[in-house]
Order: sequence, then structure tokens, then C-alpha cells
Amino acid sequence: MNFSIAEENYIKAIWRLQQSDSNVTTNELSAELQTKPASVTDMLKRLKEKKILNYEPYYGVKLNTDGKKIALGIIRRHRLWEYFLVEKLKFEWDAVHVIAEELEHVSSPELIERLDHFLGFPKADPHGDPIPDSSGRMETTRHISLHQLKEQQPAVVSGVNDQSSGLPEILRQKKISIGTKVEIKQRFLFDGSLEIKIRNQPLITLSEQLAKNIFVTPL
Amino acid sequence: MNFSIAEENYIKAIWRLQQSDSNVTTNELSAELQTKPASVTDMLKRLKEKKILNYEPYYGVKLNTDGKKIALGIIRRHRLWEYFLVEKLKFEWDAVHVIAEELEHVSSPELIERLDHFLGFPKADPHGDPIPDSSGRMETTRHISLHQLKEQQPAVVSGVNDQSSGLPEILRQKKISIGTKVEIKQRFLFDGSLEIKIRNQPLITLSEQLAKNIFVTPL
DNA sequence: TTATTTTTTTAGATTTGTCTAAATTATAAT
DNA sequence: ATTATAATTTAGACAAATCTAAAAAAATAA
Ligand SMILES: [Mn+2]
Ligand SMILES: [Mn+2]
Ligand SMILES: [Mn+2]
Ligand SMILES: [Mn+2]
Repeated sequence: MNFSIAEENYIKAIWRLQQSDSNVTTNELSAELQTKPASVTDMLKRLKEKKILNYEPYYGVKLNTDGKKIALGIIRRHRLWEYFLVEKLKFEWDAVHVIAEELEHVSSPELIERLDHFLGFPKADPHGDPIPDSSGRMETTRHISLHQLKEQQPAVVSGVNDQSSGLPEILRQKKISIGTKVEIKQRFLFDGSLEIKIRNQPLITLSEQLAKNIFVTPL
Repeated sequence: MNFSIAEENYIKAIWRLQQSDSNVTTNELSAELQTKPASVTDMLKRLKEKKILNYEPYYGVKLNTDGKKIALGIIRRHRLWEYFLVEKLKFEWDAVHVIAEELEHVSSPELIERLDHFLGFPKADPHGDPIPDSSGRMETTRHISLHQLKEQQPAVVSGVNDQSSGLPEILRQKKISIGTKVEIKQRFLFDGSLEIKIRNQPLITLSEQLAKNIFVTPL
């Protein structure tokens, strides 16, 4: 089956929301996609027709097996393009999400397989998010935000928020990137800021805002 | 101003038809775009509203200065992507046109400038068609089809039809590619076939059909 | 349990891009 | 100069994707 750009954006949004909350509501989707709830209802009815999700009026929606596979195909395209934009075209990684939102809808399977090969079959995109393989399999990363990390618990930076602009600049200055080993030494309740220890570096301070945009995997 | 995918496809089609025939008709466009003449009329009225072309009901259409600039932007994107697909992803050049038809509509100027840089500022796409620069300037190639070339007139292959599938295979077998020096030794009126001389090679035979899909610049 | 608030759906309208069938205009033929 | 043919436009319809305003249902509070 073939999906329009609008349909693909809905499918991807449902998939994303479904990760944290298995049942996705109309209002959640409307917020995620910047549309009105009435438009969401219309689209859900159309996608139900196409048999890729279970939609129960008033009770929310959930992608079925086919729907999930389609979503992972779109996510694969999105993340491969993001990797291309950063690794080959030398974009900063806070600029690529918007462009990949468009590129992900180019629908040639052969294009994506060749792109994957050209890029050397990357496992993760520039934000640390795993790239599904051509059959839709993807490693489930179990990472939490640095803000949620316990004190004195060593962890490695495994991801960053893909939407926030200006993040690369501040992380470069703080000498933090994906793969950096970190540990929270002190947390201030006053403003949520953190004192962080990085190997061979003096203690550095991170704001709550910043810590919420960095994701880590505890060791 | 911003243009939809449908609008961009019309603009590009008008530009192409306008090259051989300054005044473009509704039926020509309808054939080129595989739509009905009535749909063309509707779109021409919309594009006239946007002031990128001169459209006189019953008398055809012509892009104005703004329209031509927009067209060249789309053509630039199309041809840069084609170059990328062949040079980097190793597609055969008969497969790339369809994919570039989609990629050309991704609308980030920064993306295209970086892609151009990444590719080393190529001057022509895989079919020998010139790539406009970022301000829309493009060398005007004056090439004719090999079928139209005069006998005994040396010429160099400067382009191939970008739409015909199977062309790379036969040209590889005949040892013809862009840059090859050719000369027609004999033309058979019976079937329009040609006897061609290529440097250091025995005479080869080309069908009329094939000769019409190869473009040359007389020396 | 009833009333209030919030969420969601329905009804009806709009824009874009397409179509078919009919009417109109231009062009070619007699 | 009519008439016939071909090209083009208009009229009216439709699907996709969106919206606003109103109605309905569900969740929450009193
Ligand atoms: Mn998108
Ligand atoms: Mn990403
Ligand atoms: Mn196109
Ligand atoms: Mn081309």
C-alpha cells in the first residue's frame, strides 16, 4: 500500500507517542502534529480504513503489526538521511531534523538500501537514536535523561534531543558528546542544576534545561 | 513565494517545452504531465495569479523572468540529485530520473548548496545536461540528436536521453559514452539505421531508435 | 449521583488538485 | 464564407487534508 506525506507523518507521530504510552489519544496527536483534534479524528478514520491501526472512537488509537512496520520504515529513512546530512554534508546535528522530515517521504526502497550501503550501515543517527534495519528490526535503547540519573551513578552519554537548536554549540563548549562518560556529583534543588564529573576534566555545571536534553545509559 | 510539488512539476514542464517552442500550449502540457487539459487550464490560472507566467486563454503560456528563475532552481536540484545518485550511490543513469523527480521538491536551500559542495560543483548531470548555478545561470548546450547529425561530420557525444531505461546497457556494449568521438559513415533510408565510426574501433550499427536517444555536439 | 469540565466527534466549509462532460473558441477544410 | 474539426475552457463533481463551531461522550468534581 502507498501512503501520502500527511499519512506518513501521522503514522510516525502515533509510533512515537505509543512508545511512552501504549494508547495514544486524539489530543496528544493533535499537539504533536500541530493540528486541530477534529483533523486528527478524520485522519484516524482514514487510516483505520487502511487497516494499519486499531482506533476506537473516544478511546484512542494504537498501531497494529502492519502499522508498526510502516512506521519503522519511515523512521529508518529519517535517521539514515540525518546521518548523511551530518556525516557527508557536514551539517550541525541541530539542523538536520527539519530537512529529514522532508527527505523521509521520498519513497524509493532501492534509494534507501543504497544510501545505507554508501553510509556504511550506520547503527545510530547523529542524535544517538538507533536506525532500524531494512526489515524493521531495531535495537531498543534503554536510555534516560541525564536529569533523571541518580547521583554517583556512572553513565555514558547515548543521545541528545534532536529538536533543540543551539545544543551542539553548548555541548562542544562543555566537551560533552555521544560516548562521553559522565557522573553526577551534586544536584542543587534550588534550580535543578547539576555538578558533573567527566574523565580528566574539572567539575562542570549543567542547567536543568540542558540536562533534560541529554540522554544517558547507566553503566 | 512557496510552491507545491504539483506547481513545481508544472513550472518545470513549461520550462522544458518552452525551450523548443517558446509558446507552450495546454495540450502539450497535458501530454507532458499526463493530466487532462482541463486540469492544466486550472493550474495555469493559479500560476498566473502567482505572477510567474504570462497566460492568455486559448493562446498558450510562457514563463516570465521570475518563473524561469524558479524553474532553474528546480532543475538545479533535480540534476544535482541525479549526479549524487550515479556518482555516490552507484545507480545506473537510467534509474535516477524517477527518484530525482521526488528529491527535487525537498526545499532546503542550504541542503542544495552543501550537496553541490559535497559533489565538487559538478557542471553536468549524468545525462550530459548542464547544472544551473545557485543564481540560475547555466551554459546553453547546443546539441542535436545523433539521428540528425550529417554524414561525415565528426561530433562528440554530449548527452543521452534521461528517461529511457535500458540505454546504459546497450551503450556499454557499443562502447559509447559521454565524451566519445563519433562520425556517421553511412545512413540507410530503409530503416533509418546508421553505420558509425568510433576511434580505434570497427564500424558499428545503430538503430534509428537508438540514435534518437543519443545527443552530440558537432566538432 | 448529579453537575461540571474536558475530550472527542460530527457537521459543514475551504483549498488544492484532479476528473468528466458540455460549451466555447480557434483553426482547417471545403 | 461556411462548415467541420481540433483545441481549450467552463461547469460541476470529487478526494484529501485541513479548519471552526456545535454536539456528544467521557472523565472529574461536587
Ligand atoms: Mn515528515
Ligand atoms: Mn534523529
Ligand atoms: Mn517532480
Ligand atoms: Mn538528467
